[in-house]
Amino acid sequence: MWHEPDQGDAFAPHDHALCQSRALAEAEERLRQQGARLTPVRRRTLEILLEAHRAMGAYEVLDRLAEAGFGRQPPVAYRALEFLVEHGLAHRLQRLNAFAACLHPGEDHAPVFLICRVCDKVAEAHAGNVRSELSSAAGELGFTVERATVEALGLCPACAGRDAE
Amino acid sequence: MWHEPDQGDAFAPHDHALCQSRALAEAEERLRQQGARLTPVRRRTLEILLEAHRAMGAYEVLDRLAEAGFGRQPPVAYRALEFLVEHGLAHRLQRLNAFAACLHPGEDHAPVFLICRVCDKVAEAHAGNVRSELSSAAGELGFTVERATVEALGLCPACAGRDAE
DNA sequence: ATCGAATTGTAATAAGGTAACAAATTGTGG
DNA sequence: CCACAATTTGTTACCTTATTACAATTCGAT
Ligand SMILES: [Zn+2]
Ligand SMILES: [Zn+2]
Ligand SMILES: [Zn+2]
Ligand SMILES: [Zn+2]
Repeated sequence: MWHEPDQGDAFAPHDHALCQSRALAEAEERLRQQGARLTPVRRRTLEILLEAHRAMGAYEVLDRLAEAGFGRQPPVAYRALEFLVEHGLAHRLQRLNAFAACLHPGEDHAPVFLICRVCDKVAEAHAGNVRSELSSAAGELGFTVERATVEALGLCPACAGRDAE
Repeated sequence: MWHEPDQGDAFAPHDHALCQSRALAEAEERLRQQGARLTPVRRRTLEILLEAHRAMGAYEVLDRLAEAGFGRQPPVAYRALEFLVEHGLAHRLQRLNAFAACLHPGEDHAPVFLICRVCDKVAEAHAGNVRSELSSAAGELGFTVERATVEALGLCPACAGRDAE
């Protein structure tokens, strides 16, 4: 029982070079439509997140940006990351105080994150049913959900396999 | 269409003095069974969370502990809060870097939190269906969920009513 | 009373995040 | 091209959140 590796699935073996360049191209296209600029820092920041294919702390990103010749002060990283998040190109993971590139930008989304506790990779799962159950549970208390954070910690298939051996 | 106010529902009008004392009594009982000690700092920490009936940052708790004569250093609060979380008497809210007293200790639970963005109150909703949808969405990627954070930001019924006026 | 374990106090520091302002860059109308 | 406004980037300074390490105390059981 194997599945077609989809674009949100960081765990499935895949051509990661292609995965990165596609995400970058999608980002460019998306920003062009919105009239926003993918400046050098922002571009490099997105590349850093995409290369890692996992969640990274702002200071870790900052170190990499500094290596690439950009400023070494926190706002440099936070601003670029905030820009990416606002434009749907990255997500913030509350549980880790960290950021990860969005794996399927463009789609309207409020994703559910799956974080492997062994390899730190992050995937985005289909959220529709989870969200609707959440709204309905909230509705029973008269609560209106505006935004929700859904983050699961666990084992990805690769690391689960390694464990079992 | 009104509902029976249940124990996890911080939004429903209720006798809060009773709500607190019941939670405290349940906490004592629970810890006695586990052979853990509800020492003065720990007890006061739980009381502080229960009084507020909302999420509080560790440093806010620390200030209150200091007022009550306990140490003014971060570990004092973090240790007490960690103890309460470990024993199922409080929860950590990732989204806010904050803590809240558990509203129904004893029940085996992995709650879903509803956080009102206006009044900051926190309720716990029934999570069963949300969790199972989450596990099933994760399962499609071969991912095993061990622990999950589900936190919704939005409007509680009282604040929604005030808004509409 | 005495010993070991658990708990609390304290100092020092790491990690995460933001406000404020200056310098540089970019795009636009004249 | 030039002036000029808007945006973006750099830097300083500071704030909040969290942990490590170790000393002092308290608790429970011999
Ligand atoms: Zn990839
Ligand atoms: Zn893994
Ligand atoms: Zn609870
Ligand atoms: Zn409210």
